Amino acid sequence: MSLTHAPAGAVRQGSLRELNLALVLGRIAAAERPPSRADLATATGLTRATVSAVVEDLLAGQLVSESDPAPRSGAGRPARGLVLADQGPAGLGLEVNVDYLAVCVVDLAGQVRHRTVHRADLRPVAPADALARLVELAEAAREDAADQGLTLVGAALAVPGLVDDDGLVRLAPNLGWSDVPVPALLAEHPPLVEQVPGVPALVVDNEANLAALGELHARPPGPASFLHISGEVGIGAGIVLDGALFRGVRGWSGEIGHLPVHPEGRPCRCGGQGCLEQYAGQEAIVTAAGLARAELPADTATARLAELAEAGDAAALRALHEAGTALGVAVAGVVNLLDLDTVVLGGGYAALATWLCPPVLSEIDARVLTAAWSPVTVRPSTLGAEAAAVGAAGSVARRIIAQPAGWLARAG
Amino acid sequence: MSLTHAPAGAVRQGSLRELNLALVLGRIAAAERPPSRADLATATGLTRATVSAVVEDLLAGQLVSESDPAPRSGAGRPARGLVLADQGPAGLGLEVNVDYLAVCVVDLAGQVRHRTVHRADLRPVAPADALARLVELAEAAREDAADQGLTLVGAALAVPGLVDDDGLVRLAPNLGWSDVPVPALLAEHPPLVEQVPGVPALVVDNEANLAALGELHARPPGPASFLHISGEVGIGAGIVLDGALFRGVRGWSGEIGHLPVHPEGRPCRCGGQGCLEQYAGQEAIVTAAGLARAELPADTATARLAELAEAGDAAALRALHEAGTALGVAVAGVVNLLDLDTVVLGGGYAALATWLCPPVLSEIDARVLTAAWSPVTVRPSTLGAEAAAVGAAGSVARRIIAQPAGWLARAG
DNA sequence: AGGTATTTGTTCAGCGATTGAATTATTTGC
DNA sequence: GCAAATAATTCAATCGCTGAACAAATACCT
Repeated sequence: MSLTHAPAGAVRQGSLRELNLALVLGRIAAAERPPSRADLATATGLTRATVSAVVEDLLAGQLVSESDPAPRSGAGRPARGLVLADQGPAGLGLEVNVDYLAVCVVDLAGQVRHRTVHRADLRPVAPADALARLVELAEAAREDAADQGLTLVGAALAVPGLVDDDGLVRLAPNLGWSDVPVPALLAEHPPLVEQVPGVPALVVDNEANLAALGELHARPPGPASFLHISGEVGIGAGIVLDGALFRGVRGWSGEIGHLPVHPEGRPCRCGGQGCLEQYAGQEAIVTAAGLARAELPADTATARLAELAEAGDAAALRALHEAGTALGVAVAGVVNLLDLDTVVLGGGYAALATWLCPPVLSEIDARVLTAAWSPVTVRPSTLGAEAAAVGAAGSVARRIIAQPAGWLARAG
Repeated sequence: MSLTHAPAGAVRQGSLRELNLALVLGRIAAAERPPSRADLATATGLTRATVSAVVEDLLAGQLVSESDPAPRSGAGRPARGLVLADQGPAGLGLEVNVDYLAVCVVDLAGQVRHRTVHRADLRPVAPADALARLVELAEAAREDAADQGLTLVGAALAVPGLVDDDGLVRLAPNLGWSDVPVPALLAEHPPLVEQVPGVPALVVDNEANLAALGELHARPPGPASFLHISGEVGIGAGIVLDGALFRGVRGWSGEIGHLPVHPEGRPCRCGGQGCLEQYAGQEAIVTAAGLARAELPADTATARLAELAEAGDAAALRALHEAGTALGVAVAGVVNLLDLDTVVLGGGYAALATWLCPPVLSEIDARVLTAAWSPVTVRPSTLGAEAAAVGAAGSVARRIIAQPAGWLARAG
């Protein structure tokens, strides 16, 4: 049915230009090869005259640049290709996790132009101090970005927990945070990014959501609807529907970790019973594999597990199979409910996908009615570690692409 | 984050008017009281001049009409109120179900202007014959509508099964249909509705989806995101997110009936084990209550069950409690995943809501992490029987409101 | 009763953005 | 070297929104 979503407010004369700027820029961003103005005209349905005018604005605003003429056969004046600018606006991505801080800068084209990871156990650190360290890293990142001709126009912070609309971190259990007013704490420091109309200076969101956004914007472009599962200590899911992240009424969607897989099974800290997390969470897998559920940093534990599985260790293989089966039960339910055709295993699951995918797939085949007509793909995430930070920065860059008018108004 | 959804294609000069027509008409439809042109101007951000011009088009096209001046205190020229026209375009809703055919007509304001229900066991009837009977009823409905000054501009057909994008009914198990090409079968008959640009002549969809749409557009307006569960022989869910029905990648979302609630429990016809349908489906409840799972028509069975429960019959109460608990387990998972705050019990569940809601709520409280901060409402559907047919007709009418330009181009 | 303030709705010149056709620019192929 | 072809720009015409002035209709005040 897909009704055309009209812009929320009034459509004035100027909105016309705003919408067409976004339309053309979006096409340039989505294109496989640098398109010419003529390509854009046929693709968008606008006239070449209009496209030229729009492109002129985009060039003046450092959002796109002309590339070497794309090779073409046949007669005629050669086209000038248009690509997203490698100078101009860029997004700042921040991440606070249990055992590291991460900062990165992503440009319009989705390229990671700066990346810092600071490993440390953040659990004993007070939220304000953790954020202060992050700000230091971010300031260095901003200078690096400036040297590359990039201007930071917005920041997004990934946190492993539940976040309110206004940036209040309600609860990040594994980090030991509760009711941390991140925007207020960051307001103590000088602003990290330049203010641009239409782009929030800071967005705080769940790491699973931002990692899913990173997957959405990864090249080559994947499907527009998928389920992205981050298997860390908790299990979070980012739900991407029709190219947009679905956040739920309060922004707390994706709590797949507490889907019941054995309703009369092990009690869970959430108060329920038999939650997925008790069977496919990192601790559960590690314990089942016979590893000490010890002080190992999370990524070391999964690496160790992968090594053992690679070597054919029976306990590790059994643990992974059981976790995969539990995950499959939950995922099958989600697929039945949402009719998705792609499931991406991210976070700690990415490295274990070799062993997790088969049982997940077999549960899907057994439980999903429509699997016979429409096969479901299960694959590991293409992004590596710190996917959430990259996704966070990318979400800022995408916002400029979706609403270039704000940046242009600023840049003149 | 909610990026402004830009229209898919090019934004031309005329699109401006199209968008503003939709904007103004949408406001009139959403308003509690008939708004004046001045109200609309302040609400939309357009100037009064523009609103006047837009309203003139809407009046000429029989989409709105002027009502008696709304009473207002204070000085000033009295406003003329604007309401959705009770003559003009209307939607045709069709439904084929196991034991009845239903046809109805809904106008722009959402009023049901015609309603026919033809009770009959449709299982032994060939699809083509069932559709032929439906067409007869629809033709009578069209004449009735015409007498009331209504023009049918599109039809939507609700079917209890999986439907492809192109209207092919893949499987409707309880009806005994499989691979029924509905559009092709209906093409044999003279067209039921007038062709209007932008409005498909016929949409075929799952009954649970269309019932959810009916709930979405019911007055007074409810929340923009909710889960609507139709408990019939199978259990279907319609997922409404941000005011739009979510259909999934293939249009087969909402298969909540096969969410696992006891993964090692009773085998299900879907091939899985312990599916919700085995514990909260109509047959399961009726059997558990000790009623003959006999040839009772479905609505008689639920009515009987409600009677018994009302009278305090222990077996009935126990059956309903168990069904409600199973439903609650599944719903809690969905709420965790999608962060919804409203669950509507429709179809056969509506009449049993008194007994189903408490166990559903208690499972939600036990299993949903965020329930403490954000209470979840569980309530029966406001629409009665044949909700799917009403929702189907309403979805056509809503389409005119969302895209009035097509109708206006036709009507001159 | 009459005048004034107030609010509604319309009219009209001005303007921004798109359109479509004509024009210029640049290359390939004969 | 010339014609054909494709790319991009220029420019008058047009469409629809804006803002201000104006007309209409009522309540409130004296």
